[in-house]
Amino acid sequence: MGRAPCCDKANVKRGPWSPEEDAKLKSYIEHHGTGGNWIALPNKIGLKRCGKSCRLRWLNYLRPNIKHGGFSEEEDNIICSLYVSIGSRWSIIAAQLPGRTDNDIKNYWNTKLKKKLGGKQPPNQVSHPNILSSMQTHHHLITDPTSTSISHLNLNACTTQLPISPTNINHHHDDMISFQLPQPHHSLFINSTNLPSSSATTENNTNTNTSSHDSPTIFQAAFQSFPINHHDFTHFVDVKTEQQVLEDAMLDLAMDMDLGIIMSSTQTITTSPSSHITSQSHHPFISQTQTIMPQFHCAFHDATYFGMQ
DNA sequence: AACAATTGCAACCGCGTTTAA
DNA sequence: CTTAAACGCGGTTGCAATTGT
Repeated sequence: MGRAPCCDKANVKRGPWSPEEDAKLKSYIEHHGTGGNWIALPNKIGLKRCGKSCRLRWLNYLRPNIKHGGFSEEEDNIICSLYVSIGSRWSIIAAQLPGRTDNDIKNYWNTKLKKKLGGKQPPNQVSHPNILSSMQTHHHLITDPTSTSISHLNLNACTTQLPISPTNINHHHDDMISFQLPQPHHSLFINSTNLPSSSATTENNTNTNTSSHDSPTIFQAAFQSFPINHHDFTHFVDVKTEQQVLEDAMLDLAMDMDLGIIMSSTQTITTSPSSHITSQSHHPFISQTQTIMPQFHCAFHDATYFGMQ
């Protein structure tokens, strides 16, 4: 037995809205509000429309400050980065773009951005719907309970300091060191675009000419080095703000899952051996400034949990 | 010019979640 | 606590406009 229909389909108008219908709906809501009941709204106004249809029309077209078309490059970047991070959570993505609706962004993605990105897939659909709640649960992130917006995440609990001692540091080159992480399943910030092209083994590689340190654009830097043979890549430590930590953790997680790269029990980190750990950090989508800190923070997540469950 | 294919987007559908009785 | 109604979201569809042959 299915759910009861929200309205009498035989007695409601469907299809495109007329200017008169728009005017009625807009005028009524501006003067009286929705009354918290969309289903009852059409009757009050005298519209032969389904309540859900009224809601959609208002949210997507009639409410104030709605923007249509003309997506900026910055908006492209935000959409792409969030899509790679959290998948098709259009309402969350729309919440980051004032004036944009989830429907608009969804259409824009499906018709424009997806093609430009060459068909890159979002995170594992099995896992990603719970990514935010999982991160909150397992890393004690505190969120504003009234908001699902990523920007409200409290990042303070998302960082930890790695105990680096002389015993687990290995010197490889004059300018490079590596060391082992002490705990299993801690994955790191892995920015594929940090990888020198010579160390990133690529398959079906058709475009590796662009320097990874160029100012990244979504179409130039993103996934440029993918797919990577995971036996042959080196993790570069990023030193970054806590805000960046979360953004990158989410993006890197998405990429790990997309690529099937699951963190093993130990990780090698390579960075430059100065008194301050510094590393160039180019996110696939988000350009970020260089940060230098006397000690670095490392956000971690349980890759096994996210990737395998 | 005619037709087919493709594109872009508004609107609908169905289902999971939330709310209120 | 239970359950039905309503909400909100993401996926899909339908169709007009545009482009290609």
